Formats: sequence, structure tokens, C-alpha cells
Amino acid sequence: MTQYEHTTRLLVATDCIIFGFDGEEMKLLVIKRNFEPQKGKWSLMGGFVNDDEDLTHGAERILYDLTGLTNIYFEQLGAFGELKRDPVERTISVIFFALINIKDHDEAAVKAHNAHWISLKHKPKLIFDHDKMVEKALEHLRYKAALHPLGFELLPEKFSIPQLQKLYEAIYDMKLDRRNFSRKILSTKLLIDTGEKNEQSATKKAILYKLDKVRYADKFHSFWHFMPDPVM
Amino acid sequence: MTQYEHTTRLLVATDCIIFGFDGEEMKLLVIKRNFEPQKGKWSLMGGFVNDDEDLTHGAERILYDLTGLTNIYFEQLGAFGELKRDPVERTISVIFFALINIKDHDEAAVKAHNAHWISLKHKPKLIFDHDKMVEKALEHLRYKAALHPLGFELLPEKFSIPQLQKLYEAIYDMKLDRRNFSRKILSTKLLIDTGEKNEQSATKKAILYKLDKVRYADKFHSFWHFMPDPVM
DNA sequence: AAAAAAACGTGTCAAAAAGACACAAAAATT
DNA sequence: AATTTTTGTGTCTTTTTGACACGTTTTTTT
Repeated sequence: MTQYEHTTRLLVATDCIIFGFDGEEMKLLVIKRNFEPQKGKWSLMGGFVNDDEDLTHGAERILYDLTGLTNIYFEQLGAFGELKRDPVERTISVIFFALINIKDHDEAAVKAHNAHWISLKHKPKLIFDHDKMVEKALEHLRYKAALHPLGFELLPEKFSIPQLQKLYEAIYDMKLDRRNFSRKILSTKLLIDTGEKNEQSATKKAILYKLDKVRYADKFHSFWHFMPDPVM
Repeated sequence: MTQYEHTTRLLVATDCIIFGFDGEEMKLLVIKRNFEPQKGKWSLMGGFVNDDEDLTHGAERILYDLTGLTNIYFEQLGAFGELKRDPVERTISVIFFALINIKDHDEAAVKAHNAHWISLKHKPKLIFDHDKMVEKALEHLRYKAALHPLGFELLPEKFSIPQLQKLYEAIYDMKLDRRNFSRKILSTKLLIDTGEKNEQSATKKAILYKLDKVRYADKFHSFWHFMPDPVM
């Protein structure tokens, strides 16, 4: 264990960008820091990686400690390593991104930890380079959701096509034609009619679908054009 | 500077996946390791990041030291952090990926450093988790090249449409229809006719185009469908 | 020198997909 | 009962795609 003896070791952290959807707009999960530096400021959920855990495990542990959330599907989006990104000491941060359906998870537990869902449109400034991280995650989300039927992660198990459309409109912050959207989504044959209807609706109740998970896993990496040339 | 005092620090490395194209097939730049562990085995170009350099600078420095290559456009693809990926000591590796036109760079310098261009199709086993890294980079390349006019990075400044098609065929390891490919590429209006012809050709000399760089930068993030549903 | 072969450029046509828009049905409100 | 809102489905036109034909340029072969 002595071969790398004279090599510099660095602090390695992870930060999590967790997106949620409440049926109307895109939300971001953040916490108020309760330690220095920058105590009291808004921040992503982050912490240092231990030497006996994988990056993913570290991210999961930190997220659980900070928010009580568990069993989240993560995707790693890369490392942020600028020299001065943490003013205290040079730190490499590996960022993870996740999509969750807000209502599927324990909102009380989240709140008890000082964590909050904030609207992406009215996001406050976050500490360090966390704004850049969110920007990167949002780009990634827009990129993938335009090509893959990704949005389902953000919706309840049973959902209507209008709900799905609202989600896409929230992700891209643009309006879509109802009829063409419906046709496009249905043509993927990823949706199974549950026979139920959305009873919460105040007017005509929309058909509730569920995801055909077999076909979804099968076809996930196929390319679709869900959005009209999103500019990034 | 004492606030993170009791936190573990880790070795942080970078590894570079450099793809090239020789007109016929995709190549990968590798070196024969001349130090332990795994001396003599094939490896990506990698090394440890210093505490006074950004990740990108580290990758550039290491790549230059190992191959003599400089002025390469890099893209970071994420961090590999499994506990036992380096048997000597736990190391996080941040990987960078680049596309270069083999003939534009100093082949002699590359060779002098023990580096070699090897065919992707006949790639030997690499050390550690470097095979996974290459796989990730190849997936990324296929992903992006299917949607963006990315391939130009791998070609000389002036190139013909048949050359570009050969590149795409090499990336995806599939045959494309000559006439439809040409139509699709020309419809992007990214190519400017130089008026010259490919004099190296043995038969009918193809028109040489150059990239409309303004339009390219402008339109890079638009989505196209260059490939018929590449499966990944 | 003529014919054949190889590679390239352009065009045609039918099928599929996309965009724009109309109309009818369901449920609450007036 | 009429109105309003939301949803489901359909039509029409334009654009894009995929499959394929034909003629041209250049080298090689006869």
C-alpha cells in the first residue's frame, strides 16, 4: 500500500440534485445549511465520501441523513472540481441527479430535516457552485426527456396523458399541442389503459394509464422526438 | 482551513479516452504502462490530480506527459469510484473523452511515448476498470453522434460526404444508405462546398466540404436523427 | 481506344410522421 | 337547460423518411 505514497489526496464530496413534480411545476429539493461555512444558506444535499463506500453509496447515505429519503434511482452526472469551488478547502464534488414523485415519498420526513421543495422558477441562489450543478442537471433532464419517455419517474403510478403533458410542459417551460402530444405518446405503446379515470378532475375525467414496464425497459434507449427541437 | 479536519481524503485520478478515425475504422489511443502495478499491460492515459490544478488541467497535463498531445477538446464523462477499482489504494477516477483526427496530430510524438492507436474492434483487455470506461465513452459517442453533427471532430478540415458516412458507419458498426445519408446531411446546411475535390480517390472524386462553423455552433444543440434508431 | 468497374451525385415515389386544426363527449357550474 | 372547461378522437396538408433508379466521373481492364 505504499506505491502511491507521495501523491496528494483530496476531499471528495457528493451533491444530489433531486427534481420533483407536483402536478403543476418542477420542484427542486434543497436544505438550509445548519453548519459552517455558509450556515443558513440554501444548498443541495451534500457531504463527504468515506473511504469505505462507493460514490453512489455515499450519495445515498448523505441524502438519507439529510432528508430521510431512501430507495431513489440515481444517475451520476459527473464531477465538479474547480480549485476554489469550496472556499474552505479544495474539494471534488461528484453530482447525482434523481427524479421522484413528491407524493410517493414521506413529505413529513423531508420537512423534519430542514429540507424543502422549492419551485425551479423561483429558485434562490444556492451556495458554492450549486447553481451550476442544478443547471447541468436540468440540461440533462431536458436532453433525456426529449428523447426518452423519462418523465414517468416524476408521476404517480397511475397518470393521465394530460398530466404527462403538463409535466413535459413544465420541464421545457413551453406549451404543447394537446392532440399531437397525445398521439405521439400513444404511438409509443408504452401506456396501458387501467380502465380507471382521474376522479380528482373537476371536469371531464381523464383516462388513467400505467406504464408498460416490460416494454419500457425494452424500448428505453430507442430515440423518440417528444419535443419540437428544444433549444438548450 | 481546519473545518474539514477529520474528513478522509482520497486519491483522485483522471483517465482519458481518446477516439480517432483513420478513414476506415475507429481507433482508441492506449499506452503500455511502464510502472507498477500492471506494468506492461495496456491502459488508458491516466494519472493523479494535483491539489493545485483543476480536473481538466490535470487531464491535459497527464495526457501531454504521456502522449505529447495538446490542444484537445475534452468532455468530462463522470467519475468512477468503486472501492477496489485500483487494487493498490482506493482511487476516484474522473474520465475525459475526446475525439481527434489522427493525422492532424503528431503521430511521431505519440509513438515516442509508448502510446498506440488500436482498432476498437480488436481492442485488447485494458487494466482495472478501463474497459468499462471505454464502453461508457463509446455509448456517449454513439448517443451524441446520432443526434448532433458531432463526427466532424474526427475528420480533416476538408472532407467528403462519403468520408463522413464511413465515419458514421464505423461509429455504429452498421451500413447506411448512401443516398439517404447524403440527403440528410445536406439538409442540415452545415456543409459548405469548397469547390475542391478529393484527389486521393481512386475513382470519381468526391466534393470536399468544410463545416459552416457559425451555423454549427448555432445549431449544435438542435436534434437531428442521423441514425435509424441506434440500439444501445 | 473501347468497355467494364467502381465510386459519386441527383432524382423519384410511396409510406410514415408531424403540425395545424375541428368536432364531439363528459362533468361541473350557472 | 345552457354554459364552461377539459378530454378523446379524427381529418387534412406538409414534411420527412426509406427504398431504389439512373446518369456521371475516373480508373482499370480488355
